Amino acid sequence: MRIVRTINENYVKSRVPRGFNLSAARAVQRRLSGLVVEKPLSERRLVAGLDVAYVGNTAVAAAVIVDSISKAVMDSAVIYTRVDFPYIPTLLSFRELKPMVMAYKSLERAPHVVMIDGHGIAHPYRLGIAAHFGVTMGMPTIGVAKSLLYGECDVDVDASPILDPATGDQLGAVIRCGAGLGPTFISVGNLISLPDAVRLARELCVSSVMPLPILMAHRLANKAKKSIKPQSG
DNA sequence: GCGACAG
DNA sequence: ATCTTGTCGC
Repeated sequence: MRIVRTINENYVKSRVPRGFNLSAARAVQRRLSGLVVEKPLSERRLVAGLDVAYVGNTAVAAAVIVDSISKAVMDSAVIYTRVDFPYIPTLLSFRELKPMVMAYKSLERAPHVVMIDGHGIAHPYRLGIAAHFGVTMGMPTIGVAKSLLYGECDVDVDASPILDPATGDQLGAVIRCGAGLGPTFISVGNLISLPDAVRLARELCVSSVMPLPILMAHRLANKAKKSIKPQSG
């Protein structure tokens, strides 16, 4: 099935907190997206995955490093931090970037590339959270999402390109990791090429729509969440 | 005209 | 994302 998704800026405007300067935020997104670099990835052995879970206004961010060859977990970290900004489509970075950076910095080892739960440049301003993180940290990053925020593609077709409805530019690609599994949306975050991003994502999608590093970060964040929320376990 | 919208 | 029971399927 072909889907086309665009963003209603008025909806975004209606959800933004009072006092938040939306046009300034858009200007920042446009400026930082200009710093995204697409190039082949050289080192790719150690791959980190980042994900965030919530308990009320407390974010539980997890980072896990997986060896892409042996699939062994090499390092992991979890942090807790208060978040103030709400979830608003196209402004996810303003809510989750800091927690992700904190978890990433808590790692003892340095990965070669980072996979993030969210889009890279497949974003109306070409700065999804994976691209934002990549430019901010100067790291190669890949955006991996379970649903489409912005763009046009064929969700049933493996390798279907995600195109910008406005310009026709390719923003990413759909991959299908197995029968019975939904689509996974891949896009460049920073310092990687789309073919390299797609190749690495495919290699690490083991019986799940999410690649191993992100899947493990997701599980770690939810496990850690239980330790501060004992009433539901 | 109203509504949809990464996590 | 999170709120939530039992239930169908591999």
